[in-house]
Amino acid sequence: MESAKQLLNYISKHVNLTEKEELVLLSKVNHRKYLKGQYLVQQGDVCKYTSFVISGCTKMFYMDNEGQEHIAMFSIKDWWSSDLGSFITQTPADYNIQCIENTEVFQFPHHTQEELFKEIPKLERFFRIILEKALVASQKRIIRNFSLTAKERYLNFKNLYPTIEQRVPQYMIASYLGITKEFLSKIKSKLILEQ
Amino acid sequence: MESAKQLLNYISKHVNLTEKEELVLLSKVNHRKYLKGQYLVQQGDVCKYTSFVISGCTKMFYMDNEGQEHIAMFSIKDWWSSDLGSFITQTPADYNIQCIENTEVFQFPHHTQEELFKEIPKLERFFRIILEKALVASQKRIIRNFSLTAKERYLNFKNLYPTIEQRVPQYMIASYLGITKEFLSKIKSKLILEQ
DNA sequence: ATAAAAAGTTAAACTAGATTAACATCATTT
DNA sequence: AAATGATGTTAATCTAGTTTAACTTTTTAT
Repeated sequence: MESAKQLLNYISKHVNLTEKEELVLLSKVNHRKYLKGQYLVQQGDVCKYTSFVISGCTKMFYMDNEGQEHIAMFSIKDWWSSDLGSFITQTPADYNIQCIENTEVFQFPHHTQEELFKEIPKLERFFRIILEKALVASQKRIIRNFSLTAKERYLNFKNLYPTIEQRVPQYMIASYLGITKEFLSKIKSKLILEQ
Repeated sequence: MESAKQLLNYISKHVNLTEKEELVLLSKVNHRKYLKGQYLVQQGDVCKYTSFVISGCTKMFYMDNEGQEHIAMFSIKDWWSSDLGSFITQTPADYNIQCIENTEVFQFPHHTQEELFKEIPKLERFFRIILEKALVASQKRIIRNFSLTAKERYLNFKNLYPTIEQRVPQYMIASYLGITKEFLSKIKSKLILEQ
């Protein structure tokens, strides 16, 4: 599928745009390709775009004072990728977003957002719905992190995002789960013995 | 301040409603008072309202299979309180929301939400903004839980919500922080020695 | 005012997960 | 094909936080 179609198809699952509106929308977003290793956002920069992923994979991570990477999320096809806090307030980002594969995105620029919502009020609704879903997912993750053990979180992750484990190195999955790569390795070898 | 004024004042910080719109809004929300101990939502019920807290305090918590309470958030004056996942999808709630003080709220019913957005499109924007803020806060909390020790999380909590510690029992704060009350007690006694 | 219940503290023994370090495997470049 | 760097594994030791249990303090109800 052509990438613009993919974006419009995703949006059409939540709101119905006219053809005219679709054209306006496409005129206001940027289509862009990144190579593996490139950054969409760097910690300290202002996040100017919210990116919709067409293909590829990104990781959003926080680098703490000890230089340790903490992965907050992965984004693949039909997901969003941005440091929302920075995007909303246009202040320096807490997170980095880096491509872990060659990645194709559509970017919604902050400076055209108001215009966009004025011209297509339905998009206000669209983003409300997207945000609701993201918030629900985020709150569920907080609870999981508290009430599940590392092993349970790993199994839950595999269940929730079955395609990601195959394409992302284990040490990044460990970081996402909040454990060390050594401990994830231990969990996996125990799981194999158990079967 | 009269409670309706308090709600309108809060909304006016994000969008400007006309007097007419304010009246429509008030005609579509329920004003309600709960006693300490009462539930706004019980795990398994469908969450029919999003509640805006005028006064008092609620806790939202998840009860796990071992019967342990995990507090996801506290809500006080000018905050929201609901199981969003359940509210949005109108499916059984994962969480309980219980008043830990006598609590006064305005409730936005799910079944009038569509009507409300149709009559006052600005509210669509209002809820988008609220959701953005909530999502940012939620994502920051995930990272804090991974990258900070229990002691650091406690200090951060005191800093972020200075009024809550005084009115909420320690064991609930421990639950919010994801630690036992015994360990929080230890952290506090160490902090006193350190000064 | 007193009893009962709820909340908070302390300390000893324990465990999930971290750290360190040495080694093994896989992928990429030359 | 060899060499280099990135990724993954195993095992020993260590630590942040849990569990259990006995005790103290505060709050609530009678």
